[in-house]
Order: sequence, then C-alpha cells, then structure tokens
Amino acid sequence: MTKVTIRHVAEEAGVAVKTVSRVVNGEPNVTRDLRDRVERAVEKLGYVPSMAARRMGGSRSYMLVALNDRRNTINNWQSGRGNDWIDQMLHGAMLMCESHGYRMLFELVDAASQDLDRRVVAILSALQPDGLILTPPHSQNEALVQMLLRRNVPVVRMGVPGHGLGVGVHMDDRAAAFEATCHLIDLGHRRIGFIAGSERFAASEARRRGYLDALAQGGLARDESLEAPGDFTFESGLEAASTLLSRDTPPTAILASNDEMALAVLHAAPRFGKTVPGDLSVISFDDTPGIRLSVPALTSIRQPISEMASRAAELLIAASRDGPVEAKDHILPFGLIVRGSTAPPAA
Amino acid sequence: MTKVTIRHVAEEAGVAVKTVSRVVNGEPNVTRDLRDRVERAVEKLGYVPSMAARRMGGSRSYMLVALNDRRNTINNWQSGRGNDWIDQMLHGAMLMCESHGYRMLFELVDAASQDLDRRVVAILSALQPDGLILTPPHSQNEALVQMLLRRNVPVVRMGVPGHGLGVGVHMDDRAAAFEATCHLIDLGHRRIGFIAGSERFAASEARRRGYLDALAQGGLARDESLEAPGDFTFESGLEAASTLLSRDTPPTAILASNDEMALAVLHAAPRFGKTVPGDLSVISFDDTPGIRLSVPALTSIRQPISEMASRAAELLIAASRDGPVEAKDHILPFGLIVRGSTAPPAA
DNA sequence: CTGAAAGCGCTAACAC
DNA sequence: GTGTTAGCGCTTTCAG
Repeated sequence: MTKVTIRHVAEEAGVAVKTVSRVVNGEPNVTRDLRDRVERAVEKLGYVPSMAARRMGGSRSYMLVALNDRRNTINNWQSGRGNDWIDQMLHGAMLMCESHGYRMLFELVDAASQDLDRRVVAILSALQPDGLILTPPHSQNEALVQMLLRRNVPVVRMGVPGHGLGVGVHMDDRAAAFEATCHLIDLGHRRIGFIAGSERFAASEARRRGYLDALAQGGLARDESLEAPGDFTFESGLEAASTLLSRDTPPTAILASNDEMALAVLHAAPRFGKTVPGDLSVISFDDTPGIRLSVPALTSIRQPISEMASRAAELLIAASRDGPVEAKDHILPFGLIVRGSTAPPAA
Repeated sequence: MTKVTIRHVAEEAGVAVKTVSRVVNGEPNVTRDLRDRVERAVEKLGYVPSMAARRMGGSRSYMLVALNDRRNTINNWQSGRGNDWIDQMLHGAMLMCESHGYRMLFELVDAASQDLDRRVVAILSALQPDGLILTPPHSQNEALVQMLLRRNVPVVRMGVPGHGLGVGVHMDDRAAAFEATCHLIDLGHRRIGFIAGSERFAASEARRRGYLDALAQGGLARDESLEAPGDFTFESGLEAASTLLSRDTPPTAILASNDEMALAVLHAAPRFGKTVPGDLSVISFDDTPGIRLSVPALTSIRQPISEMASRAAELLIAASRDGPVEAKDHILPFGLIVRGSTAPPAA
C-alpha cells in the first residue's frame, strides 16, 4: 500500500518533479533522454497520478458529471423495468471518458426539486468537474442552463436542441416521427392514431409535429380524435389505446411516443378484437431492450443515446483543453427498426 | 463561479478554519454558539467542501469504487439487451452512498486481462477510494482478492461467498435452485431438466447443487441426461433446449440458470410441439426486466442485487469510519416470483 | 529546456 | 473548547 507519488518517480529518474509532471501530461520541452528516463521510472514504480492532487494543484479535474432526474431514474430501477437511458448514457460517456483518461460520475437530482439550482451547485462545488452533461428533463430547463452558463460551467444539453443557449446534442425527433408515420402511410394506412408523450419533455411536441408533417405530406387530413394524450406510462398507454380503439372508425395503425405505451397498445388490442399487426399496426419510440421480446416484437425508432452521450463527453473534454465549446447543436441520426408489429392494413 | 472555501466560512463566522471543519464533519468539541454561527455562515455562503481537498488533507476520500467486468458490461450495452445487474447495483450502491455523503464511481476492467492486478492498482492509485466493491467474476478471483487484502484495500465481494477471504455479500444460490426445483416437484413434475450456467461463475455450480438437492429430497433419481451445459447466452440455451427436448422421454419442466437461456427454451419449445406451460414448465434465474414481457411471462428467481450492493456500500462506509470490516458473509434473501411459465404437467 | 518554490482546500496533530 | 501549523501530491509560475 506504499503510495507512489510524483516525488518517488522524480528521485528514481533523477529529475525534478516538474519534469515528471511534464512527461506524464505529454507537455513539450523535454529532451528524449529525460523523457525516456522518466517513463522508465513511471513504469518501474507503477506510478499513476492521484486525481485528487491533480484537481488541487491544477485547473482540471479530469472528471465529467452527468446529471439525471432522480425520481425517474429511481422509479425505473425500483420497478425492475430496467433503465435503458441510463445504460446507454453510461455506455457512450464512460467509454469516451476512458479513452481520454477521464472519469464519469453520474449524479441524481430531482428535476422537480424546489432548490434545484442549489443542489446542482452543491454537486459542482463538491466535485468540481470539468464539464456537466445534462439529460432530460434537466437539459430543457432553461433557467438551470442559464444559471450554469452564467457560472461558466461547461455544459452540454443532451436530448434537446440548445437553441443557442449552450450546446445541444440530440436527434431530430420531428423527423423521426415523420419517418415512422411515413412508414405506416407507405404500408397503406390511412387512419393513423398517435399517442403523445408527457408534456414535461420537449421531444413529445416534436414527435407530434413530425406525425402531423407526415399526414400533411401524405395528403391525409388531420383528425384530432385520432390523437390521444399520454405520459409515457403503461397505464396512460392503456387508456389512450382504449380511447382510440373504441371509436366507430378506429385507426388501423398507431404511433406511440414510447415503447411502454406501445406495449400497452399491444396489451389492449385483443380486448377490441384486434390482432397485431393483422388488424392494427404499432410503432413505438425508444427501442428499449424489452420490445424484442414482446409478441409481436415492436417496430420502433431507435434513439442514438450512447452516441449522444459519447459526443457530449467528447465536446466537454475538448473544451477543457481548448476552451469553451461552440454553442451549436449536434444532430445525430436515429434509426427506424422494422420488426413484426407493422404490416399493411387488412383489405 | 467564485469558489467558496472553508476559509471564507471561517471569516464569515469569525472562527478558525478548524472549527468550521469540525462543524461540517459533525465532530465533537464545539459549543452550541459557535456551531450555530458556523452553520449559518455555511448556509449563507452555500459552502460545500471540495472532495479533492478532503482527500488530500485527510485520510478519507468519501468515495467508493465498484468494479465490473468490462467485456460483459460492454457486450450487454452494445447488444441493446440492457444491463440489469449494473442498473440494480447502481441503484443499491448509489443511494446508500448518497445517504452518507459518499460518491460511487463505477469502473470497468476486463476480468480476462493479462495485467488485471496492475489495472486495478492503477484505479486505486488514481482514485484512492475508501473501499472497493467487487462484482462477479472479479469477486471470485481469489488471487485478486488476496492482492487487495495484502494492500489493505477494504473490499466487499458481491455475489459470492467470501469463504473467510474478505467479506462476501450474496444470496444462497444453492437454496434458490433448491426452492425453484421444489416448486416444480410440488406441481407434480418428475422429469425436470436443468440447464447449467457458465463455469466462469461460481454461482453456476451452486445452482446445480441446489437442483440435485431437491431431486434427492423429492425422491427422484438423478438422470445426467437431463442436465445440459450452458453459458448464459441465448444460443447456448437454444442448444440445451434442443438436446433436452429431443430425448425419447423429454422433461416436463426445465430449470434454466438464467433468464436468457429460459427465453431460449420458450423459443425452442414450439419446434418440439410443446406449449408452455401446458406441456413444459420453465423457471429461470435472475428476474431481469424483459421476462415480464415474454409469452408466457417467466417464473423466476430474483437476485437481491440492489440489496447486496446497498449492503456492500454500507459495510465499506462503516469500515472507513470504524476500522476494518469483519471478514464474514452476509446472505441476503432471494425471491421466487411465480408467473405464467410454470404449471402442473399434462396428465 | 529544466528546476525551485508557492500554493490549491482541506484535515491531523498539536498547542493553547 | 478552540486555534495554529504543517503537510497531502500535484500544477502553476517564474527563475535559471
């Protein structure tokens, strides 16, 4: 447990502490010879700089913090429903951090908290990260983002457009809903239902827009009675499905704003004498792990979560070296994964 | 962005820095009056101690590291299959850490790595955590644990018994397999198949033992041709199912060592003209999120992952205050979740 | 190109 | 009870 410090390396190599520091951090102005000697000493002693000391001495902490909604996250964990967003975010961000010698710390703060700002500032004070990744719904909290920007905290907003307020890394939800709806129209559907997502999330409105865009382009009149509200829960999906399917002229296809609600449609369909995809096609958003196992497996829009997280981390790490991130949006491609829940309407 | 340090608080309250430190850390020997003054100053200034500085000055880092297998974890992420173990581990450990003012850092190291020890030591050197949570397969690597213990790193081994080598937090896999098998026997099954898990994991052998225990207690002779090997993958489950179901006298029930392989049995059954649970009952291990969605939903043994992680964190945090953790095992209760995949055998 | 010295914000040890 | 001092291991600044 004898700790190896930079001083030990310096002695071993017969150089000054600062020289070791230069070598370890890849700084210029070291002769080949000294560099070799230091590297050999580092190797021999198994030296690894202490993160804490680096933070104390220098201006960087080699750490990024990702902020997630506490309630949502814990709910997902507790219900045993899994947590695809968290998984994919870790996937993307951790690996990117790793490849740059950074660490990713993942923190939970309740988005509905009264003293949200205070809590976030407390995290920043304690951790002093080199950057902050905000996920929905935090990432759409303009007041929060503004406060952070005012404090010069490097921030990337994930899952939403930055609209000039900081940098955003996201997919085009509107285009995705458009493409999903077009897929249904191409199959021959004319009455296409839509189950909206929670208004707490900006993506919900974008998805509705995309749905309407596609109707318009397909020459189909908007029928508001084909649009049902939802809040991303299974229960709300059940209710929306009942509303839509009990109409006199029910839709032959439904676009649900997330997987959970689409699964609810699958669940509700038999009660209305509908088989999927025979009598009813279903498309969902998110492509979470479970939907491969449903019967039928769901056709779904895949969000590039790990890619967004990876990009977010990359931008922040670059910024910690080269100065402020440019306040622009990075739009990453989504995918339409066609599985068994979509088919032409019954003749 | 003006950083608030302990010195600012000391000035504001008109006391010495050490007094602030005492108050913030809940140490004794401070009068009511001074304590109040300091607390008010802390509140007013929004002071939060810097983790890095705490680590530098003191003997604690207020941080725990959880070590997971890199390959497994990344595979699960990439395949979009979800990662229940990681989710539940974070759930348990993070919340426990949070409630004690600790942080949880989650690290990936390839268990098959040639220089595993070196990599782990590098993590410890960089982070200097107050404790290390080992998960399978790292937690069963005796050499690794021994190295860690030699270096006086506080360690908790998750998912496996400690056998006196450090502290273990786990469930009783043997008893769980026993109970699952008994459930099948109680339903009236006499020919019960078993699909083993990968030998890389110690739990696999324990599960086989439990299966055999139950057969013995139920007065059923062991029939080795009812035991098929597996490695926790869907493919291996498919192969095992084929082997078992193509016998002249196929089993009427199968106990699979994890969900993935059980889902494979569900998938294979129709090919052999079997319906589940009519002709074939299936029980699995792990109770991951997806199996609620399979048809039928799987009866499964639930591992108390979040509880184990929570306990592990608790032990480590206690140890960082009160000295070494006692080298004993903590056995947490599992659950048998009965769903739709088990029923009495066809008459 | 290299090195010496001065902190970073905190706590441990010790004095008062 | 309370305050003072001396580091922790690094990087920053500034001399050489």
